[in-house]
Amino acid sequence: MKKRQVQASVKDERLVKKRRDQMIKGAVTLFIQKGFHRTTTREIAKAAGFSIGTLYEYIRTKEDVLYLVCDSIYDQVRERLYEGLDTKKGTIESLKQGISDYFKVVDEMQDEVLVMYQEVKSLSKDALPYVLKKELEMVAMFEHVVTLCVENGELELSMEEVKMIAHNIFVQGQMWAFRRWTLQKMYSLEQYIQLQTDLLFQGIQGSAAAVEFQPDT
Amino acid sequence: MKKRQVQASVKDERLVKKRRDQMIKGAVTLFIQKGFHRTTTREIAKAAGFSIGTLYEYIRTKEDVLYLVCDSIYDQVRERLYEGLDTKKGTIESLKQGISDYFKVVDEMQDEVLVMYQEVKSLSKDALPYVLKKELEMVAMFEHVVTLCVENGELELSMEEVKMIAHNIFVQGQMWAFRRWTLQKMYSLEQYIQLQTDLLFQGIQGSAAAVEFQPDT
Amino acid sequence: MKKRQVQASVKDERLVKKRRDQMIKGAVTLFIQKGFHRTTTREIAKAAGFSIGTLYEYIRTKEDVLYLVCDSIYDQVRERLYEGLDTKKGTIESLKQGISDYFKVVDEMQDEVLVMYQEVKSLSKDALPYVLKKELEMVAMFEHVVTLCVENGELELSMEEVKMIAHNIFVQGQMWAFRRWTLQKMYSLEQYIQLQTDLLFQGIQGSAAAVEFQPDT
Amino acid sequence: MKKRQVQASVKDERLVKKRRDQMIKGAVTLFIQKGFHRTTTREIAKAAGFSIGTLYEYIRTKEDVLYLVCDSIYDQVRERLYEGLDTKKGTIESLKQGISDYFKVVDEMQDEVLVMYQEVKSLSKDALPYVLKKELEMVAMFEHVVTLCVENGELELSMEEVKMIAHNIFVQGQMWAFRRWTLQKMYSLEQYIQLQTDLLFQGIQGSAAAVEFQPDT
DNA sequence: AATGAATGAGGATTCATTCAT
DNA sequence: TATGAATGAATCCTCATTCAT
Repeated sequence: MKKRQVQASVKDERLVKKRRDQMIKGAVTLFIQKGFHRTTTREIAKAAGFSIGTLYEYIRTKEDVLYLVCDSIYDQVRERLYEGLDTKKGTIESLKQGISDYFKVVDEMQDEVLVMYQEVKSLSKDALPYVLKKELEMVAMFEHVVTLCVENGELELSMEEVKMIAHNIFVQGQMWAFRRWTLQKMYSLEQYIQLQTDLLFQGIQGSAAAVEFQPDT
Repeated sequence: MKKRQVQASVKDERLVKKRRDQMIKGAVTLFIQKGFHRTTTREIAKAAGFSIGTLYEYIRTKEDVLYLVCDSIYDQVRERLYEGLDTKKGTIESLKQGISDYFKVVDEMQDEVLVMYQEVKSLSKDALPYVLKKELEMVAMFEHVVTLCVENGELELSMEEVKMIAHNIFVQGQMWAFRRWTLQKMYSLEQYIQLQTDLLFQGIQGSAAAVEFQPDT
Repeated sequence: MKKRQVQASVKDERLVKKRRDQMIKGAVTLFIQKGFHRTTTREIAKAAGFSIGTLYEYIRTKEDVLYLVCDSIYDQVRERLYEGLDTKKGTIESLKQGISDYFKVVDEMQDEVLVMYQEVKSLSKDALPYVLKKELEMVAMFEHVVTLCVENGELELSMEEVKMIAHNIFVQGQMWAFRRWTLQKMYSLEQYIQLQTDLLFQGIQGSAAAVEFQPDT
Repeated sequence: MKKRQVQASVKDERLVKKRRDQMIKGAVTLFIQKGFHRTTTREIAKAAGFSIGTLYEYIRTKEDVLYLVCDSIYDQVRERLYEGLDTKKGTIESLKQGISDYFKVVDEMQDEVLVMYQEVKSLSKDALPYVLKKELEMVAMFEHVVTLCVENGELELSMEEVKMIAHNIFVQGQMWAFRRWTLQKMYSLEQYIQLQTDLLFQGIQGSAAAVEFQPDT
């Protein structure tokens, strides 16, 4: 599936890219503040630094802006995720590192993640698949890292389990953003990473309690 | 914190309750289909079976409807959660049962959960706390059950861990609804319950394989 | 073919009729002054004496107004035409009378005829047939009167000729309106009626010259 | 009255002529399809084969395009009319020939005639007279031919009658275009010419029936 | 209590025209 | 001369809310 094309009247590709970046930047700020529906196209144009007429030289409909914004945020998150994720090693340690990095990215991009998270549903049936595809790609990155660990014999997991784990990691990252109203009151980012990682690896029964039992070995 | 009062012009409390129930029922259906913003008050009135004028006898603003809807859904979920959750026993078994029941409730009320999930953010700063409060109450229910297990010596967990676990369980339930576009393609509800429960209790390293290997160490 | 229904949100049929009459009246005046395209919906609402919101309670789109206007004008012309046209007699005299009456109606409703004449083409492919149908009905009225004359032996004409004549009469009526910028400078209405009637009955060769040949009279 | 000047920024007269011809050609096609108001200047520029910027080097306003188009169409029709019309002979035969030729021109240029017919009214008060002048010139051509017949003693008509006849001929030509939705369903062009010519010359009473009666006189 | 007609602020989008390159 | 990006006034239409009946 290729990138969904948002039609622009302006031909100069470089300009289109530039203007759309302005646009996205302005729009994200607004969407964070008031959400997609409560943001007007005029506000977007203004925030982007050009007139309403110009805005419409680079998009067809307001929804295009939303698509562009979501698309862009996903790209950013994914890119940063990709940098951090060492997809070669296949060791427990590198997996832990990957999770930690991902959570940190989410933390830094909280606002963006939140927007994307809350507004994707406003995308038309037409645009949605393109965005969901990207989400799955990110999940697949975790899947890959975990799979490597399995292949290396560091973990023993079925394919179903691997997939489930990848989804869980992904959602727990987002969770840090969309439940920040409560989680970030209780935990620091480091604590959150530590706790989630421990729980993920040890499970409820394998945590502290299990440790205590281990002296016997 | 008491229930937020939505003002009605009509005095007869019984009637208010009745009309609001009609209203909520109609609105949920509409919100599921088109979301809050794309649903008009006229549509809500029609779906509820009365006129737009009458609608406004029972609410002050459109947002009131959203609040009422979210509130109602939370109440339903919570109530059903409460029925299932045996908050006395404090055994691993009853915790597993509780999780399973919760996931099943979410499965049955998928649409509602989704609406609530996606539209809460449209609530005003004014109404939001009341709804989030309810969410925390539900989390607290899991917290309580887990705590009992700890107190009974079935599990050994810190308070931070308990809280984290409760949030994880809660979110993993919702996840079944809001990620249904991918999860429900891969797993049946039973599988999902099984997998998540196993992972929760054993963690990645504690799953079947790891257990087998541990004797050797 | 039944009347094309223009949807109204308001149920009360009497009110719909009343408001639409106001609307049409205002719109005709505006269309006469500036044409359909240069008239805004707000102006129409204002001219009708109510708000833009109310306007849209009685129509779906701006084009509906145009349809309503054209429809109404046709109805008026047709009705007045029908009153005047003695469709029973079937004598040359009554035909002449009919033409004269028709031309007088056009003269009185010049502005309306002009509007209809110039704006029908702006109707959508959807609405156009309904309006053209009415035009044909009017032509058919003349056709009928002429046919009667033929049946009475007052005239001897083929069906093709009858149809052609009916169309000619109809267009010559309209012509008085749409070519008024020149015709009405040269002729009074009475002259116009006299000239057209004479030409119609006698033809070029049968006019003045023919008189000379009629020594018998 | 001289040709109304449409201002151009470009000086080179030859270029102006060339570009305007491109422009008119493109615009006519568009006006035929969607009418003047629904055609955008961008579309016109595109259809003409140059940019919007260039378009405005050769006109001042969108209305100028309409004027240019109407003017051009009139010129074409008039020119072709002029070729056909033998303005010297002054015989019934040459008049009939002229009418027939004119009707054929209209038939061939239907779309153009229609555009001109329907859109002239959109011209500003400023430009209108220039176009109407051309129309009168065409009418005058018929007037002239008929007058010659009168002078030659082939016809006996008053000046009023001559003018009326000229207008009738002119309108009956246009009629073939603007009432084509019905006329062209009923008649072939040849039939139409035949019928109209006969009616014009003989009148209702002078057709077949009258002929029969004439022996008696 | 119920109704639904009326309101008008507000929002998305278009398009003629300009002007710097 | 030619280009096409930028502009923003103008326009159609929607919809939450009110209020007289």
